[in-house]
Amino acid sequence: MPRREPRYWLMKSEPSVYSFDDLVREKRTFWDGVRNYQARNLMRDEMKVGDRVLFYHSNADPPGVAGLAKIVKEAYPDPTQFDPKDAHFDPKSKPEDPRWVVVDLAPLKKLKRFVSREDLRGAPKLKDMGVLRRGNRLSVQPVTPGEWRAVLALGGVKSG
DNA sequence: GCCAACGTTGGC
DNA sequence: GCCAACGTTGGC
Repeated sequence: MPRREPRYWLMKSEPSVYSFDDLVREKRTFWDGVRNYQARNLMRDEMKVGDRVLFYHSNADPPGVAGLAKIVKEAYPDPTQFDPKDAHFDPKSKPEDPRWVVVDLAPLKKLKRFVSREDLRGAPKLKDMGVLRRGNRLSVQPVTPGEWRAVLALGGVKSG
């Protein structure tokens, strides 16, 4: 059965919490802690194995795209929602009807150069990119193929 | 540290 | 169902 074409995403992480280098070191992680319905719906309904991800460092100095990742497992329940000791515990979520999901992520490729937010802003092809919009707090966002290619070019890699 | 933007909560 | 209050995100 033919897979659909890979889609492209941007996912935000605070590097002080979990950085792209952490992902490279661990080789794989589950993307926990998403507690926004719009982001949850994208992960649950739209993300498929093989999709590509811009790993974006938010609340960083400087903020920007630190690397490329890929989806290696589709959505399943976020275990942290059931753990009272976890910062992302959700007392309203029941195991028989989980509210939040994770996907698994693995590194795809390192960029030759970190692509800062300022770099993104300077690229005409990226003028409509979601992450650059003022006030945008969505931690999981779709990226167009053109945007993906433009970011890779800024990062000094030919394909990914 | 500031604060704009936005999502969520809860009183009514 | 409205909307004010509140909490969070995240750039600067």
